[in-house]
Amino acid sequence: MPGGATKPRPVRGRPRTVGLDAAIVAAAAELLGEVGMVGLSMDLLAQRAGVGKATIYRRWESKEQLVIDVLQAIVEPSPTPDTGTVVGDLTAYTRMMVERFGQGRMSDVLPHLIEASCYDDQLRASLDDYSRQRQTTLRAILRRGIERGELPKDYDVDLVVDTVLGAFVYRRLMSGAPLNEAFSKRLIAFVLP
Amino acid sequence: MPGGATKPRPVRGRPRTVGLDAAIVAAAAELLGEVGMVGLSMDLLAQRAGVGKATIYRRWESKEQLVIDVLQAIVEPSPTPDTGTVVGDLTAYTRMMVERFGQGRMSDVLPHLIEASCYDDQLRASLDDYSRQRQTTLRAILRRGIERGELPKDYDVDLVVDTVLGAFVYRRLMSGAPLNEAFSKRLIAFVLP
Amino acid sequence: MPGGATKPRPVRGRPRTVGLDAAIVAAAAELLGEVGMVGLSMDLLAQRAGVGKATIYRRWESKEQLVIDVLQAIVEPSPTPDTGTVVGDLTAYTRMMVERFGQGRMSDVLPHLIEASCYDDQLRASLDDYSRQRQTTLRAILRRGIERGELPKDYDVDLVVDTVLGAFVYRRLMSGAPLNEAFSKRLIAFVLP
Amino acid sequence: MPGGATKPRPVRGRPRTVGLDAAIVAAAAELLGEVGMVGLSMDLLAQRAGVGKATIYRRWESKEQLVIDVLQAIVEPSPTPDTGTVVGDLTAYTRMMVERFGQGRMSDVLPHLIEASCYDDQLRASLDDYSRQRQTTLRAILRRGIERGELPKDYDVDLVVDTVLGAFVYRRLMSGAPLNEAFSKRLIAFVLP
DNA sequence: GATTAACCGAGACGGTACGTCACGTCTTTAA
DNA sequence: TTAAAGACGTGACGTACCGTCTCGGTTAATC
Repeated sequence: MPGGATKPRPVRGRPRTVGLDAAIVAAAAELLGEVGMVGLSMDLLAQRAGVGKATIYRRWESKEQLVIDVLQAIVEPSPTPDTGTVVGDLTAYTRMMVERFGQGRMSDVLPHLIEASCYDDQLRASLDDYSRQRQTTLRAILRRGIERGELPKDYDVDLVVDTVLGAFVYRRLMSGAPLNEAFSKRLIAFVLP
Repeated sequence: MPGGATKPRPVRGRPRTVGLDAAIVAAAAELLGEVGMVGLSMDLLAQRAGVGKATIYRRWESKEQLVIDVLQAIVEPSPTPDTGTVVGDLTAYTRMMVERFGQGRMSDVLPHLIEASCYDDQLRASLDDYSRQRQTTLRAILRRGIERGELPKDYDVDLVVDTVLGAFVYRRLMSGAPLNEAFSKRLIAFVLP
Repeated sequence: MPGGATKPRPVRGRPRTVGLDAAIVAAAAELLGEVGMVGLSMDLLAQRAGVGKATIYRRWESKEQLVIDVLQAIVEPSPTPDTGTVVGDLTAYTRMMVERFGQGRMSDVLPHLIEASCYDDQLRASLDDYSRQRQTTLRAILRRGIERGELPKDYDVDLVVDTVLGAFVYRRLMSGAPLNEAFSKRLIAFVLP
Repeated sequence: MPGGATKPRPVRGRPRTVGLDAAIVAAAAELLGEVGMVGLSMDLLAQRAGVGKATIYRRWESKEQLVIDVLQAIVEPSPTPDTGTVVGDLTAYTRMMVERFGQGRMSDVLPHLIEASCYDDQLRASLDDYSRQRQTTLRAILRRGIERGELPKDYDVDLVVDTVLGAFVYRRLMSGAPLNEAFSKRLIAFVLP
């Protein structure tokens, strides 16, 4: 299933080969795992996908738009933890975040997209979209806490999402401070009333 | 005044022309304002500074290291606000942050450094340094609050710094959510006990 | 009227639209005048002729085969001059050659066909055909001279054709020497006994 | 020794590596022999010569200018035959021409240059130069004939050069007529008084 | 009248080559 | 040894054509 960034196709002429989007995205995902965002050149990608470069440029505005689709395709929808309490859920959630976000092959993807989105308004929008999508799990946990009465009715979910994810991002990308369980614990204690 | 990233110089032979570091940094600052981080190529910079490329590489490991020095040189040390209360100080501080960070010419510099620091350990360290330096104002405000008794003695300054700056960074770089006074107000209310 | 290069068509199914050959050749002629042999891409030609690319390839082996048909269609059969003497006829003939061959829009067509015919045997044959066709006027002049007794019975018409046309071609394509009336006069004097 | 097409170099900065022109030309000659003018891509040439593409573009305006230098470098100055008589010399000369020009690896080079020179004035001039250089042997034979008294003092050397070489070129490139000893014999007989 | 097969415009497709640009290093002359 | 200048190898970029293919739809001759 092609991402939202794919351009609309005209009605006339040969239709775009179905599944090619997916094949290209898959090849890109493979390469991202092997060589990272650096090293993911359009030539290499085209070759790996068994596709002409023009075919890629026909479907995506830029490499970055494509990579956003890769992210969408790759990230299995992390299951919302359900431990019965907000604290438990947040603990499980942050543990997962630390694992995923802390290191790994693709850790250079997001930084690259952030930088690229400075020069590309469409990409900016796509990245915003993606970011908001990735908030859903955390939002769900907090909203359930409100429903259960663990959190006050006027609990500022938006703000907590910004601060929790923000703290992670800030430490990971800027201050270089470690992301670990101890930090998560302090953070959880801090944002809960 | 050249930054700390400048390599040590040997003792023998012709001494390095004094002030060349500064001239190069100045030219880089100029170009950053004109063409942004994209468009700041080493060839262009060398030409603008009236300098050979080798001269730049002799003094900095990379373009990014140099740009960090540019940041150091450019950012006048924001004066710590002193309104008498933590709330007042934080309000003044966030207002300044919104102004500076929200938009502007150089808003693509930090994203670029973040991305580049994925592939360059030295740069990673430099950027961490820079980030921590930029925390000092906020830290001072909070510490003074503790001294004045406005904040509890065990107030987790580190964590608040991470969450406040993190929330700003996250909205600016990822979710694209607006940075404005309303948000600042909610954020301040949230992090104060 | 479509040239001899058009492929044979099968009997069954929808017959080829009559006049499409001519329309394509006309569009090609137009484009040759506007953008020359460079710039005459198949995509552009198809678009201009309001035709699918496949339709062109169905009728001609290559762009060059098509262009030969264009030449056939364009070049009105130069009337054989008849001044009463061989010298007069040759003078008229060479004057016409200088005008046509010397410069003009389409002066890049022949060189292109020559080069292309190095890699395409069919085109080679077509070009040979075309070249021999274009010899007829000169041959007629010389043969008439023999009939009238102005030229000896064993006059080597073939050779004179080769040398006269060869000299023109050589100067035009290789040495870059000028083609003018003075040269023609010397040439005529030289080849007549 | 680099060809006449090489651009002048500035005095300052690193001088161009000596012998690199020659190395590139040699690689090009090699490739021309292996893959012909088609197949001689700039990427391939750069790779074979162990050189960056930019280095080639720095020294030659186009692939064709370079190839002219290749021709200059390759064609060993054919020794002017000296049999004692003009007929003998011309016979030897035409035999050599038939051998060289008739077929062979590089037979697509000249046609390509001819076509390319339609769109490139500088190349046009270079090709003219080259063509005139290649006339010297034939001119020498004829001039010696005049000195020896075999040919009249007012013998039109220029014109004979044009017709002889022209006839060869015309048959080879346009009419496709065969180049052989019989034709040479007729041609020689024709141009001698 | 239904079927069939080639035609048609449009444009996607896998390739290949192009010429440019930036990188970081090297090599000259001069100070 | 530093400096300005600029050549060097490398490798990615995005574009342009090529000749083929695949759609939906059309048009005649055949069944």
